[in-house]
Amino acid sequence: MLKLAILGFLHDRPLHGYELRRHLAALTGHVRPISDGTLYPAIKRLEADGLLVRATEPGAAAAPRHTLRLTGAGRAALLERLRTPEDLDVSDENRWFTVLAFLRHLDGEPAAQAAVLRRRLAFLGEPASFFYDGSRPMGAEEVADPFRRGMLLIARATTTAELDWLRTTLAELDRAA
Amino acid sequence: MLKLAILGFLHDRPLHGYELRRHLAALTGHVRPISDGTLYPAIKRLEADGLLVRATEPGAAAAPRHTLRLTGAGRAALLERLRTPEDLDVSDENRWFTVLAFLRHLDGEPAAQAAVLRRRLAFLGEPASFFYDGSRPMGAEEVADPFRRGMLLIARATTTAELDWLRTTLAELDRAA
DNA sequence: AGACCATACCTCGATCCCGAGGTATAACAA
DNA sequence: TTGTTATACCTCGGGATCGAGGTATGGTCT
Repeated sequence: MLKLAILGFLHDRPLHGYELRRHLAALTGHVRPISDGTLYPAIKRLEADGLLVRATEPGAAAAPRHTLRLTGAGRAALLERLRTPEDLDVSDENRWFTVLAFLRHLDGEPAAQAAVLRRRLAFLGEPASFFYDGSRPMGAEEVADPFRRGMLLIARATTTAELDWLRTTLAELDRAA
Repeated sequence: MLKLAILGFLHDRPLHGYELRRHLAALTGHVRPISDGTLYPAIKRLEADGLLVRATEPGAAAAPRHTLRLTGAGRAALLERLRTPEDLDVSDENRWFTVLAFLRHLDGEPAAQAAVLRRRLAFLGEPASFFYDGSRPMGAEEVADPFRRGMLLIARATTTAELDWLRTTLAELDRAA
């Protein structure tokens, strides 16, 4: 996830680590902050894999900066990841939102973007609940516990809104393709 | 998270590992499946910490079962965790839903349940977005990218539904307290 | 009788992540 | 002058997680 987000931000323009940190904090930090001890090793991994390069520059305000720039391989890895996200990227909302945040990078490929949205559509279309009566998913009305009923009500509202958005956006993408 | 879910399920009644696995699959498996390699070490950790005990029984259908039962310390740890969840448990939707799934275990303490819901209420009340203009959070209408706009629309629908549910449920809990 | 599947549990290496701590510089306030 | 804040980067140990693999048993189907 972090990998996807880093590549996604760097696709727009080169950044140094500290800027990247602030971008990540805005995107996911409200829900799940990312620590230094996570970010910097992740950058090193991406560098070791040849997906980005560093250029040291004198720091504007303090210590020297390491400006990070995507390589061709990095750009290719990002686009490939966006075209064929893992199942977990589609089902887990946190991960899915990260995919959405950067899906515009597939800008010349409306069909590829639509294919990704259709995977989410298929996932949301599966009958599912958090609670089951045997193998039958239970609806909010059947659950007496107010907290569990809340889970189901909130999930239903989210799914309704997302399906609505998915359908209108897919229609636009299909027109473009 | 896994720890909370295991303790929460065992609070209802003793289970063996395989049953636990199926309960967990129903609760979170649709979004994020849990592998054997995660579950069994987690059980061992809880056992080592004295939060649960195992009793080996001849297997009903196959290999011998290890029935898992909460200890007093395990029950206390569960309730304490529910009373004072970490910030991440409140902000991250996956974790928050796990808390909600077991919050009924604080059944004699409507004030404690209400206090937990109020923490979520405070979190949702903070002005936040995924995208910022300087330090000002941007609304869906200001974002041109359809995918990012979708994120904001979906998040808004979720927040609206959840605030609605939180307020009615808090009113009920306050009446009970 | 043999194949196959569901039940039931476990281990191991690789990877990832977090938190705590450390090292600097420069600006600004007390 | 001293303290604090913001910038900017890094390491290390501990812990959690995953995936792949392994070991059984018992029932069902052919």
